[in-house]
Amino acid sequence: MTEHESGPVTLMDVANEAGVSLATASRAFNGSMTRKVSEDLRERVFIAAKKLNYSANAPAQAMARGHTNVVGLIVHDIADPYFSSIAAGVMKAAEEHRLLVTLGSTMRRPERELEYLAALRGQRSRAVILAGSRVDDTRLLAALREEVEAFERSGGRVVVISQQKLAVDTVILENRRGARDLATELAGLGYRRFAVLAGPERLLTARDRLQGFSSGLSKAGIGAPLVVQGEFTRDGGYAAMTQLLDAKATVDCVFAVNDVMAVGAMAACRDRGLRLPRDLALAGFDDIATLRDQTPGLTTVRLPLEQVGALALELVVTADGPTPRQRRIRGEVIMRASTPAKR
Amino acid sequence: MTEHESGPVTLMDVANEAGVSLATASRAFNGSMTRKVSEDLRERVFIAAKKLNYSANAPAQAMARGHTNVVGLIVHDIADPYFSSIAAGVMKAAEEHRLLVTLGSTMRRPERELEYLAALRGQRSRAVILAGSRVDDTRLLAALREEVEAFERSGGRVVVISQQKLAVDTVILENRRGARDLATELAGLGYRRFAVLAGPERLLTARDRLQGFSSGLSKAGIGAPLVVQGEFTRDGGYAAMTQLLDAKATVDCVFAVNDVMAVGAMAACRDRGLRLPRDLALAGFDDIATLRDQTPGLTTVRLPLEQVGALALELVVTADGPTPRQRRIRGEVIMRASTPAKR
DNA sequence: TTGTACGCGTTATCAG
DNA sequence: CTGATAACGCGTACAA
Repeated sequence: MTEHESGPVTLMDVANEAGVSLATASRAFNGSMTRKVSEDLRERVFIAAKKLNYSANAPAQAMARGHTNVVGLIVHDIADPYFSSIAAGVMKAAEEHRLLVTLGSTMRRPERELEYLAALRGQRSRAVILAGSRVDDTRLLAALREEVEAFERSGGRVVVISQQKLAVDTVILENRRGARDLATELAGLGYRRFAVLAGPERLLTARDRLQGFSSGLSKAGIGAPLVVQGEFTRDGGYAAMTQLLDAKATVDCVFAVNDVMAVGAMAACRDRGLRLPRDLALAGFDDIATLRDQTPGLTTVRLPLEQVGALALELVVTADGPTPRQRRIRGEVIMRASTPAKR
Repeated sequence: MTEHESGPVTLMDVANEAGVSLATASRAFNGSMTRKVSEDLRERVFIAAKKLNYSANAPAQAMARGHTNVVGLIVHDIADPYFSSIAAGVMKAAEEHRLLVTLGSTMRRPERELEYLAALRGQRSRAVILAGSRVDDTRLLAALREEVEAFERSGGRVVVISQQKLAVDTVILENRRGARDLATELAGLGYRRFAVLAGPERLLTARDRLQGFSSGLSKAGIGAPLVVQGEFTRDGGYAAMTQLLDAKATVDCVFAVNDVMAVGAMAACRDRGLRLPRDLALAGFDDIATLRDQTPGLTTVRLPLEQVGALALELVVTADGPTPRQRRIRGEVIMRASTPAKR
C-alpha cells in the first residue's frame, strides 16, 4: 500500500492520506494548546500515520519550534563508574519525560566541555547537564561562562552537577562536608596518622574533599595529613599509593579522594604485600556500585549517583523561572571493614 | 559590539558582518565541493563568525542536507561496565570524526530498542549502533527488522554489535568460539565437573556462550555441564551461584557466562564461606575493566570492548556500499588465579 | 568566483 | 474547528 514513495513519509503525506489539511494533521499530534481538533479527524490522522509508519522529522520541528527534545550530558569519562551511574540516572529520568540524551565524554580534558557545549548549542539542545567537577582555572571558567551564556541566549538551560561556579541551576555535592564527616568518624575510631591520596589540584571536587578531610582532622585535634597527588583514576590511585608506600611514612589510615583511586590503592597494597585493614586502613568517596565486590569492604562516603543524575534532569524539565536553583546532596559516611576501630 | 541582538546569531548575521552574501558564507564553511571561495573572503567570514560566536543551526542544516551528524548508540544498560566500555570506544571514535552521539539505554527491555530506533529515525540520525545482544523472539525480530528498514529508508545506516541477525553491518563477537576455547583450556587444566551460570535463555549472547562451552566440554570428552539460569547481571550471578551451592552438586569449576555474573558469583561464594580457587574454580567472559581489581584474578575470555565500540563507529563512517559487511572479533582466553591447574 | 532564489518539513498566525 | 500561508536557517542549483 505504501507504493513506491521515494523519500521518507512526511506530515503532508499523512494529511493527504487522512484527507485533512497539513495544519490539522500537525495539530492532531501536538494540539496541546487548547485541544481543538475534533476527535473524528484526530482519529483519522492517527490511523493514517500508523499506516504510513510516520515519524515526525525532528530537525524540521526544531526549526519551526526553535528548540528540540534533546538534552546534552557531558561527563569526564563515561567508562568511569561514577559517571556511568549518573548517566544511568539521567537516562531513566529522560525516558520518563520522552527526552533524548546526547552524550559528551571529555576524556578529562576540560576544554572539551566548551566544544561540546558549542556543538550542543548548534543542535539547539533544550538543555545540557555538566556532570563533572569544575576546575580551578580562571581563563577556562571565563570561557565556560561565556559559552554557557551563549547557550542560554540560544534558548537552552544549563544544569551543573558538583560545584556552584556558574549562575545556573546546580546540584551541589557536599564534598567538603562529607569528607569532614568521614575524618571525624575515622578519628573517633582511633586513627591518628593520616595520609590523603589527593586528585589533581585543579579539580575542585578533589580539592574540596582534601580540604574537608583536613578540616575534620584538625577539628579532632589531629595535624595535617600527608598528601600525595595522583590522577583522579584507578591508576592514579595505584601510583599515589605506591609513592606513599615508597616514602615509608608512618601512616595508619589513608583517604583516597574517590573510590576508583581507592580501588587502585588497594591493588597497590596487595602488590606490595600489605594486608588491609591489618597493616593499613583505607577509605574512599562516592560509593560506586563496584565497591560492594571489593574485599575488604571499603569505607566511603555515599553519594546517591543515580538520584543525582535523575535530579539534574528534573531540574532541566522544571526549568522556567530565571532564578538559578540549587539542590544540595549530602554524602553519607558508610563504615566498612577497611577501617575497623583501632585496638 | 554584539549590540542587543535578540535571537541566536545566524549565518546571515555572519554574512552581513563579513560583507558577503549568505551563499558565500555558507560555502566558506562547507566548501568541500571543489573549494572555490577565495581565501580572502573565507578569512573574513571566519573572523566574523568567531567575533559573533556563531554556531551553525544543526536542525536547519539537517533540513537542508537531509541528514545529521548524530549517531545513535543503543545499549542495554549504560551502568554496566561492558556497555560503558563499548560506549567509551564509540565516543572516542565519534570525536575523531566530529560526530555527536545520542545514547539510548533500554534497561534490558528489548522493545525499547524499537522505540529508540523510531526516535532516532525522527532525528534523522546518520546511523545507529545497536550494541546489545539480539534476543530469540521471532515477533520482536520481525518488528526490529521493519524498524531497521524504515530507518535505512530514511537514509540512515544501522550497525549491530553481537550477532548477525539483520542484513546490516555487524561486528560479530565470536562468543561461541571463545567459550569453546575456554572450556578446552579448563578441561586441559584437569577440571571435570562443570556448572554454568547461564543468562536468560532468549539472550543470544548468553545462549551462544553456553552452547560453545558445552561443545568444548563435549569435545574434551566431558559430559554436559550443570546449568543454572540467572539474570545477565551481578545480582543474577549471585542468585544463580547461591542456587547452585544450595543444590550441593559436586562441581569443581563454574563458568559464568559474563563477568558481571561471575563477580556476583564470587560474592555468593564469599558469603557462603567458600574460598576461591581452593574450594571451587570460576571463570567469566568479557574481561571488563573492573576485573583487575578482583581477587583472586578471574579467568575470562577477553573481548576488546573499546575497540569493538570504535570499530562499530568506523563501520558507520565508512558506510557507502550497500553490502552488509561483517567484522569478526575473537575472544582471547585469559587464564588467571581463579582457575589454577588441578593437583 | 559570487550572488539570487528556491526548497527542506513543521509550527504557528491569521482568516474563514 | 479547519484551512491557507508565512516563517524558521541553511544548502545549493542556477544565473551572473
